[in-house]
Amino acid sequence: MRITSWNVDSVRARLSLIEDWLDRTQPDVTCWQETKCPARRFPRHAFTQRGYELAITDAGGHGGVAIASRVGLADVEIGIPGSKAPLNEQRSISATCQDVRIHTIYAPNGRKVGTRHYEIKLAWFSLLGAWVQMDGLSEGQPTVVIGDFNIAPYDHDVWEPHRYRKRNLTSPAEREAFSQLLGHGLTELRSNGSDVTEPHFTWWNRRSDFFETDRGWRLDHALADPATASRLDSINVDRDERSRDGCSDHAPLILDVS
DNA sequence: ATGGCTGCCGGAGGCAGA
Repeated sequence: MRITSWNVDSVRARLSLIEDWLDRTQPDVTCWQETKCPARRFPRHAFTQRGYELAITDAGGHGGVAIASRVGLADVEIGIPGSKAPLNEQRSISATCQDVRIHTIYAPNGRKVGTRHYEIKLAWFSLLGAWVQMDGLSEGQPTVVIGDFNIAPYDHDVWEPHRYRKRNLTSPAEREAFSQLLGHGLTELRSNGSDVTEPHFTWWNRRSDFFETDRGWRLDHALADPATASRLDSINVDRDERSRDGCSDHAPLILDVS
């Protein structure tokens, strides 16, 4: 089963790129972040005509996530059930595709350490961990958590770590939130044989020549329970897609599990 | 030290992203 995740920075602005990419990449389950699209304007046909079932959020012009699957899309949950403001934004979709419970997320950005937005981000991660655990993980349900985490978990996930130490996206509390998520029984999906020292940037600032000079960040991640992680054949960042004219500032993640 | 970008909404320019 091929599972992908891509922060597209507007599903409408990127639609023709997305359609080309879908036809070339042929994901079975594909997760989207920053769709930036109210439900009534979502280009559903691009997915349904290719045989995908679709679940989307209705988040107005900002944020937004979606899942499209051609291997089943059951028990869909939008956002974190039972959450209350300000943690009830539609930042996640959970769905069962084939035998895997897939949670796709678009984490709050946090903006700046110490702000209300930053505190909400930390609280949101805490709630997400509890939800994922309750939603089958603790009972051995095959589980994947994938998307834009807006956290660079390790120093090597930033192109020049010393410049950004203890800032938003790299702060100790955010890294602890990521670590606590793993503590619920999840492991990071990585290429065969690679360890955490291998950089896999997934985001490059649009300004200037940051992509061309590979001044990027690793903010998009895929986690799974150990049994599902052992089914991983490959995981890659599709950097070619980040090099196209009119592309998103994030590259897609592509992973294959047997 | 993200600044030099981009999209959204709405119909200009402020907000947001990471």
